[in-house]
Amino acid sequence: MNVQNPAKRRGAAEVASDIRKAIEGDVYRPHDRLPSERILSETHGVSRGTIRDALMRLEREGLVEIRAGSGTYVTSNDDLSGQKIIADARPLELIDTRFALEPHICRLSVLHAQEADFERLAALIQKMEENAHDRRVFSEADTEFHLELARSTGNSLLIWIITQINDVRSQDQWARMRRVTLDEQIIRTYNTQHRLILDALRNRNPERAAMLMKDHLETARRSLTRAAET
Amino acid sequence: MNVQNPAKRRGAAEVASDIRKAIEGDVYRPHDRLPSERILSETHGVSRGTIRDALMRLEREGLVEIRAGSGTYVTSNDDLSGQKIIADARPLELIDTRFALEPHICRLSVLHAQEADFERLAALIQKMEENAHDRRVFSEADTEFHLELARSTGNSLLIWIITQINDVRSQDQWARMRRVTLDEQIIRTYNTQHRLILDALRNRNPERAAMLMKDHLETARRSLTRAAET
DNA sequence: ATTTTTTAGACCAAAACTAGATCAAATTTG
DNA sequence: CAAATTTGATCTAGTTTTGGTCTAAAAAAT
Repeated sequence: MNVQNPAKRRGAAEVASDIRKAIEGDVYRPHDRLPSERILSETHGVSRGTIRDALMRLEREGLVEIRAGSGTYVTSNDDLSGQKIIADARPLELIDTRFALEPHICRLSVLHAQEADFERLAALIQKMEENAHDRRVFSEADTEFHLELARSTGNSLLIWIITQINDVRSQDQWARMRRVTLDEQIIRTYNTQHRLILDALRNRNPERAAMLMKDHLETARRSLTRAAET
Repeated sequence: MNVQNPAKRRGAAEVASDIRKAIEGDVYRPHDRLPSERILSETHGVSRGTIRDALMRLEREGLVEIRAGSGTYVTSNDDLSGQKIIADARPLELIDTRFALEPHICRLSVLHAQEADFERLAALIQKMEENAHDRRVFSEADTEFHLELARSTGNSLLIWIITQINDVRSQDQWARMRRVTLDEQIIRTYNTQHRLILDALRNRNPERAAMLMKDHLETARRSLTRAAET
């Protein structure tokens, strides 16, 4: 497992990364004592100060506990970290929010996007068209498309918001909804709309792009409410 | 990873995209340190300036943290990084984002708000008018006004987003901004606009409310850019 | 034609790293 | 119990690495 790896890379961050992997890989288990700093500095080919730096990083992460005079111990992971649930929005709330954001994102994209951004968007559209039969792959690319669109504005706040929204989108309720609403007909419609939006962006026509995005979202809303009624 | 790619120009956006994929693909993991800028510029066949540009984009997205003299680290989201990501959004980015959200919030408010919501908004407007001379109190009430407006839509996702944005506005950097941009003249303008918006909402006129909100934000943007020039 | 982006350098200050020594706390040994 | 040993904690001084900044010219993009 632990082969010689001399002269590969050094530095506290790298050592910390190595030890972290060893802990995650059960080489060192909870309550175990790690080798002493002096030993570690030899095996990792790095000075003791660097080892101490690495261990202190791991301690700040809560992976390890350093006890003076005794040693460094792997923390018992009795406490599993609770993930933060930011928002459990209902599907229609999500659509309303996207109705606010995405048309305006189109306008900003026209102002800030560069050719490379358009190429990335075009590649994603192509992926969606080639996978019109595979709901999962299509949906993934669709999510990525809307995120990439946000990225093309260069506005980090908007990018962050869309990222958060995508987290909501990928939750259970949505997975179910996707199964109900997505058929090959709808996917073809979406593909056409995506392409029209990209064309409008490339032609630097902000209002047309925004309008097309509204159409796109309106389609999504309709297929959603229709599914909810059945 | 990627071999020589002659005759193909790469830009900062592409490099950022590559590194982003590497992070998402667990090539670089949370807490890891990326190779130094000088190394990255070699492996990506691109100058150091371009690498720096790419890394700064990723930092703005919150994927990465650059520490001078130390290195560039993949951010971990097991701590409270959600707050930190948007902590240093630039003023104009924030205005752009509000441009996307708030006019549409007005439309939704017309659909969902009830009389009690309007009364709360009216009370906040009155508070702002009575404190036109006190920037701090005015600003607090102003923030609360826009949040209450979001609340009146009943859309939990929108409320959450506006809450996050308000956290940004309460930071130090913004206190300075407020001092520069807010004079009693501007405050009076804001007050008039707030009242017009509320009137449009009460008359259930969504498009007029949205347009007035755009005017309001345009005023804010102008006073911001004007302050930046001086 | 003009603006923006990229390149290829050089230099700086801050941070990290090394290689040692000494101290203090915990553990083991006699 | 007391002494010896092991372990982490702290400090120092000198070297190397790293991001931050600046510039002028070349290349792309618009």
